[in-house]
Amino acid sequence: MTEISASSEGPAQKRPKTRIQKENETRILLAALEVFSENGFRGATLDRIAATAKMSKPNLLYYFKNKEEIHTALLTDLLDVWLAPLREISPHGEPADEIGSYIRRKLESSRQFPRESRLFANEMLAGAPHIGDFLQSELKQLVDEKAAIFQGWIDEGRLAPCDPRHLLFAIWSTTQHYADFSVQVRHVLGLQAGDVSYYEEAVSMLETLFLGRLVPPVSTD
Amino acid sequence: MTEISASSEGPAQKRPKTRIQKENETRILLAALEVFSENGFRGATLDRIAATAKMSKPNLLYYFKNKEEIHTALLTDLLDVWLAPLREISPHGEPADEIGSYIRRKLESSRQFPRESRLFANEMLAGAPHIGDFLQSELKQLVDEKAAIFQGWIDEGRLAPCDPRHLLFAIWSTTQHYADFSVQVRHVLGLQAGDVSYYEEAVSMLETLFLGRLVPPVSTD
DNA sequence: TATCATTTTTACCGTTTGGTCAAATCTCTT
DNA sequence: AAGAGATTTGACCAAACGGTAAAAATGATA
Repeated sequence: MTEISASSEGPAQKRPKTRIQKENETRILLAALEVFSENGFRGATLDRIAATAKMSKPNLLYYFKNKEEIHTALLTDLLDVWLAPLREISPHGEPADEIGSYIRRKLESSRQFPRESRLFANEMLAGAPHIGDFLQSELKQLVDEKAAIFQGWIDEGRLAPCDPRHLLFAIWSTTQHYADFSVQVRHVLGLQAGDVSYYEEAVSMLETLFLGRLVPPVSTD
Repeated sequence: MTEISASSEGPAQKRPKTRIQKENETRILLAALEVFSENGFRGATLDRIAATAKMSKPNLLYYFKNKEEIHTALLTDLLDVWLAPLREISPHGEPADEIGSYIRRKLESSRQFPRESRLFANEMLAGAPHIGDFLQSELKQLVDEKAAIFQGWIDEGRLAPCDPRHLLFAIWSTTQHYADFSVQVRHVLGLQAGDVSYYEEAVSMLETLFLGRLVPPVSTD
């Protein structure tokens, strides 16, 4: 429980961060993101993170006291990124506009932060051992709040009757899929490794799906 | 390369399987599915698999020669399960019927085989190191085939213009989400650990989404 | 440039991991 | 009941793992 000012071991103090400190911490977090997002917490090793960061393992452990602390740092940053697009949903706009731009924000987030998305996915697959509390408290609360907005629209007849929370699940899954399953997407589309050109098609598809109508009414000739 | 009849080490022969052999192999695969699906290939350990199977590690390795072989066995079984619902899509039905029952089949698959789904998801997140070939060949081919069916419907005006392969992505992601992210789903919905009652709501949501219309045309009063 | 704090490295430790081996036990058939 | 084959176990191994200690090197500053 002693987390207070130890005065000569590691940069865990309250003193302002050195240039080197800032540089190295970012390098480590970047490398750790790479490794954790591919292999999950258990599958990642400090050796691989250190190697990716081009740094010796003890040097890495000079900046973060253990594996868990690096992971926690990443998850903390992640959760803000993850929630940001959701927070922006406003009760005052048109349902189509709000849902449409939420989808675009989430897709953009997938394109810009695919590794963060996979980090999150890995945590889910493992049963959310580190962020279970967050899911039950913060996330649930925000979802309830936004679901109420959707419900309002439904009551006003501006949105089809449906469970708002499941609507959110559908948006999350379809958008995050492009980050989490990007290998599959690329292989099925026959694209090269780095190619993310499919995001334009994705926007188009998801707008049709969520804002348009996929299956036209059956013609009864 | 010698994979042929070694005569006194392990059950790798062509001889018919013993009762004990069959029993233990299933026990191992079941345990391995549990462990691999939670932690991925790298995150899983033989010790944990053995413990879960209530078996000593050397005994486990008597049935499977190494970690990879267990994983491969699981993936091979998995791919059939994964493809089955897709194969059933027929060009002769109504788009709404075909898509609707595909969604229900995939949801049912998620409910019945959540661990298999997570095993698959883990493999994707890791970059599909073991089934990359399958994705590029078998899956791509089947997707192209089914996408052609969708395209036919689009050309006939029986389906909204969209990229058929991205439509498949949307179905995959929304349905698999309930298996892969079940922790999140349960936490957000405030359900207990084993509770999968949300599947009924899921069917309803996804039918509205894919077969109905989510956002009604704007009233221009 | 001398000093002190920061940073990095080298050498190491105990544990876990994937996997082997030979002996011991069990099971099935005759 | 005996023998042969199938199964299980315990003891072990080298490598990988998470992490530590202390010395060496570097950087900032006066």
